[in-house]
Amino acid sequence: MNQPRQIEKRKAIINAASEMFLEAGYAGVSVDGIIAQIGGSKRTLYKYFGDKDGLFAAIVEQMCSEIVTPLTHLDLKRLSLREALSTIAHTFLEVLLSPRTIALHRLIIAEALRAPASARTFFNAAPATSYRCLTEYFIWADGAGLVTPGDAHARAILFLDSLTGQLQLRSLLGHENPAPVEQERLIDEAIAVFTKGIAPTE
Amino acid sequence: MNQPRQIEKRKAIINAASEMFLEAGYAGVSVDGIIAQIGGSKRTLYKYFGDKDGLFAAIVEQMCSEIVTPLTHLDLKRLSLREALSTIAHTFLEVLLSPRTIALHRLIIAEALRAPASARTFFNAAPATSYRCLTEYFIWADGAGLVTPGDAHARAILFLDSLTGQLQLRSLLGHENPAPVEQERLIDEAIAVFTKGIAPTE
DNA sequence: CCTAAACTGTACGATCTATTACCGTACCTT
DNA sequence: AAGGTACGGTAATAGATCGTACAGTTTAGG
Repeated sequence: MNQPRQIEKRKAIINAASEMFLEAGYAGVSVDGIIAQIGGSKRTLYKYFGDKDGLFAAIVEQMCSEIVTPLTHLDLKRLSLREALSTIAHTFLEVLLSPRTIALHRLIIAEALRAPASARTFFNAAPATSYRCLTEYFIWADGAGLVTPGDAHARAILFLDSLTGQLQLRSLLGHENPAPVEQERLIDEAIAVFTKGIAPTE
Repeated sequence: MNQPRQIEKRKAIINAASEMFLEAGYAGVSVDGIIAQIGGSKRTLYKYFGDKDGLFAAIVEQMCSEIVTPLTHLDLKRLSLREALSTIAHTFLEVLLSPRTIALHRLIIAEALRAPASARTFFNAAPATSYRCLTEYFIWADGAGLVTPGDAHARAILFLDSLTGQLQLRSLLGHENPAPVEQERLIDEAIAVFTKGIAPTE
């Protein structure tokens, strides 16, 4: 078998098509356009992916598998609660507001009704993993006595969403990102409210 | 002039097209389809709206002007902080998770890059108004000594987003809404964290 | 009742799209 | 080196879409 050749071609198609879909949306990209970009024949594209929807699904799966990794390698247990929340806030905001993540987000939302399987893949890969990661930290912090007992999962959702909600929406709508100083003010206020709000009762 | 006739027709087009766009997205609706739905001639549609993009812009403007009203009629100043936050939480969640709002949200996000003017209209009408409304309350609560001084606007963003973020995303992705009891748990935890987090220092 | 404007219905042209077909060429295995 | 397989390039099929044109009909007002 000549797998390497096939794999290379497959990757080339996925890479090029990913960028195009992220930029122009599902309906804004034509199969002819993809082929014009990377050369080759439409026949092989259809051989690998069946049809345009199959290509879309493959691309979503590929991008979702790439997006998770940087979030699971945080070493938070040596930090104070304040420092840990600050680290989490900065790390997540950087990933979630990156142009690529925003574009993927927008693409998935746009096609959610037409491609529900991809929407589910995305949700399980990206936000659910983030919540889980932070939930684990809150559970640990609870055990370590850093916070007052409470619903760790709910707290993870609240903290993450409070930071990302508005900034993410603005990016999804194509607005300019706000000045970093404004982001910092939001992060500071969030950490202030949360550290006080879940502080252990003495 | 026979304005009533023109106005009626215009409204009929906007109403029918709104539903169709919300359901199927911009690319999923054809002008022929709209006309097939309501009868009449494409000619008049093009006379009123210029082209498909013009129709889209008119629809967004119309829906945005409708969506704001229910949020500005809350009388919060007689309530305790906890009760006020609970009222806000329930009111906003109901509006923001309604199928119509979600569909509009999804539509705007999907077309944000192609129709930035509509995206801006939407942002100013819906989320910005919500934030402003809640910001005013926090400013008042600060003046009334119910909370410790702080950035009212940031707090408004944090509180609202912490509640809506995950639930809204799940709806945008077409998932079933979670059980009401789960929503309540999230609201309860949010109110617990916030009331404690912004309580006045004694 | 009559005129002028607005509306309807259908048909049309041009363009774009997904998908399949054909055939010659490059490549890998044996 | 031979033969089968995957690839490239072009073209054809079939259908949908936007926007316009034209001829007939309804409506509003004097």
